[in-house]
Amino acid sequence: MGGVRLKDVAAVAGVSVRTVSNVVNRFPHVAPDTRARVEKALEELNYRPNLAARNLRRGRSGLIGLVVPEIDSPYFSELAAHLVLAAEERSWTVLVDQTGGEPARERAFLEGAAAAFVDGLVFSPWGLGAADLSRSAEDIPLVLLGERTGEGVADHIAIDNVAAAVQATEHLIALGRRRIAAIGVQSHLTNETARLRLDGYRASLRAAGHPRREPFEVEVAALHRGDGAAAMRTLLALPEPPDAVFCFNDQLALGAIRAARDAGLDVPRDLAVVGFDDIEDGRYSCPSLTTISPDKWAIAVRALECLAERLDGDRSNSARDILVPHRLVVRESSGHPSGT
Amino acid sequence: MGGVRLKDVAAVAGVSVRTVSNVVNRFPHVAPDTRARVEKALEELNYRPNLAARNLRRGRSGLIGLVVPEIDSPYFSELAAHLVLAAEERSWTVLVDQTGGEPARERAFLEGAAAAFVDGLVFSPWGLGAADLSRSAEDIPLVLLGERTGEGVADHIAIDNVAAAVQATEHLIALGRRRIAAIGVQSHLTNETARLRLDGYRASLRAAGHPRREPFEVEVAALHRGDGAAAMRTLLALPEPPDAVFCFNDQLALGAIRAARDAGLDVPRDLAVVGFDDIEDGRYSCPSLTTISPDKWAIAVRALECLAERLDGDRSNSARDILVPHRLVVRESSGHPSGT
DNA sequence: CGCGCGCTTTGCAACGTTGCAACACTCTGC
DNA sequence: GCAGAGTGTTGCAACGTTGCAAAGCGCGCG
Repeated sequence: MGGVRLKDVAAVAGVSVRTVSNVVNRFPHVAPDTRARVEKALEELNYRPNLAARNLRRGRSGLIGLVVPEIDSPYFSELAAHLVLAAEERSWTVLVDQTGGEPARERAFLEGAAAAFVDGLVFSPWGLGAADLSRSAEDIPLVLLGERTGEGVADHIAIDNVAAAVQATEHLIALGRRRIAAIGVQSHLTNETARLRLDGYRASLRAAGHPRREPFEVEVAALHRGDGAAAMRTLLALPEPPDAVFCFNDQLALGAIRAARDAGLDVPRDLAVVGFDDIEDGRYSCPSLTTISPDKWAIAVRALECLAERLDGDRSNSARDILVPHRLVVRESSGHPSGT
Repeated sequence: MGGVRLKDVAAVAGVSVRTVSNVVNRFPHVAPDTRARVEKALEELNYRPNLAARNLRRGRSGLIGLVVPEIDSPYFSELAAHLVLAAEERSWTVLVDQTGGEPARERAFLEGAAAAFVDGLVFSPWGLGAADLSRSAEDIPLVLLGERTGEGVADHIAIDNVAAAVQATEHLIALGRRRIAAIGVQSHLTNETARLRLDGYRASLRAAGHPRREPFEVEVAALHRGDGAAAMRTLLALPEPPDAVFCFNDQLALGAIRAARDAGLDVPRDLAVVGFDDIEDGRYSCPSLTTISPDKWAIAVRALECLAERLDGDRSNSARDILVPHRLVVRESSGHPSGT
């Protein structure tokens, strides 16, 4: 059934409802034989607590929300996997929603009914600005992921994007590449990820004395493989195409590599490629992908830590800004070509 | 806040609690000016219904659970994306759990607290057999995904795996390949996916008069790229290695391709590869991957249909067995090599 | 003019659980 | 033998919402 209530168990065990509740909740002061009798009845009737009632009473649901633009993007699905696992240790369950990065849907979720349901929210915004977020942050423990200058509206976890972009670009410079392009500019978004990575890219070129070439900074509509391929084709159509490209995520990079190879180029000989995110595909692609690897496990764990703190302690603490580590993972796409 | 109750809104609007509830629930018989006054108060106080209380009263949570072995496997994350989207149309929210395919954790979830929470469950079992499932199926609307001979314990959605495997193998045979291996056998699992695909593979070979070669049926521990690569290395170490391989999923295939190329082989010239699942990576990999493409959108939609029916109608209907379409998508990994 | 019908609003109770506080009982120490 | 501390168990109320049924109201029709 599923309609077994404490009352039913109590009747079978011959005790009060409250005692059954005590057993279920592991309240220490229960006589061993009473406990045994109740547990037998629980087992017999296959009792399961009604969480709606429990939540109503306790004011907690044990649910946390993960709100991401697209769950089928490898970066987000890997993050989700870590988060679900980490949540399990705190006996929390994860509820997933996708926004497609659309501000309207992001807002709908934050203010919507589902938000009232969860004890906390891990949110990776693309379209929403700090102003929108501040309203919701009052209602519910909120952790922001991704590269948004926090502004103190909520706890915020990210890697140092500028530093990572610098590392990626410097790696290409150190390899002797002179014409380094960037794929992944998204000037239309409020989302600052692309801007920060672009900043790092530009700073590195400037520091190395490379000229800045406008057409080398390629805008993309979205962050999928197809967009990376299209951007690459644009670059290859230039009179003087690049000999290296820094892509703002791995999917763009994989698409770019694909387009380069379709055009007859050898990666990395003719074109060195660096990505960002270290998704699993990049480890087995041909060539394997040099990339910036953010510590996703740390992101998940720290995010839950933040939520837990807000839930337990006072919420008035000023918002935290947490930086998690990242590292450059050098693989074939920027290394020495297998044939050279 | 978040602690705004109907009572508070009622006080501000100067009506009864029940009337506010009527407005919130779009009950038709509310006088226009009353409605306006209540709505103003709702807006002013930023009221949001307490879902725990609502669920307790209504007996529905609006939540459905998706239980998969690993959410970061592309196949499952793509499926999750579709499911979340499809669920939105029914104003359901999706709760995700990972089992790692371990029977204990699968059972824990089915019988655990979280299951009591959701209105229905979409479950992709690896380790659990029909016997285990039947107990839970009574409690809650349940849809099984994947290739399990249903046994009528619950609604079940899958593609015709044997037919698909036959199609994949016949494709390789038609290309003139003579030594066709299979990667992905998992004899230790209750899960029947691998067995069905193996059946199809064997049947095709037999029909074409090919001998069955034991060492060509390679067992894998898991279904990740690394396992595919390892399996491929085993095959390449044989005195007479295969000239084609049918992998039971795309990740295995991508790993296998990687290993083949590391060994100096050209795919598809020296080795034709067919995968299964049609994950996004395979469309942009080098070479792009020939694969069996199940209609994932149909799976998601039909799954929700089943749940909806069970929720509305009587649950005693005998379990349905739904077959969704699939098709063979031919790409480079089995086609004519770009250089040939 | 009065009756009845339909629209609008309301109070009460209940969903299943747990916090609180009180109770009954046993045991220890004087 | 009795106060006091501790152990084990209980009843009551409340969490915020909605179903039910009934009450209040105004209107049209006979």
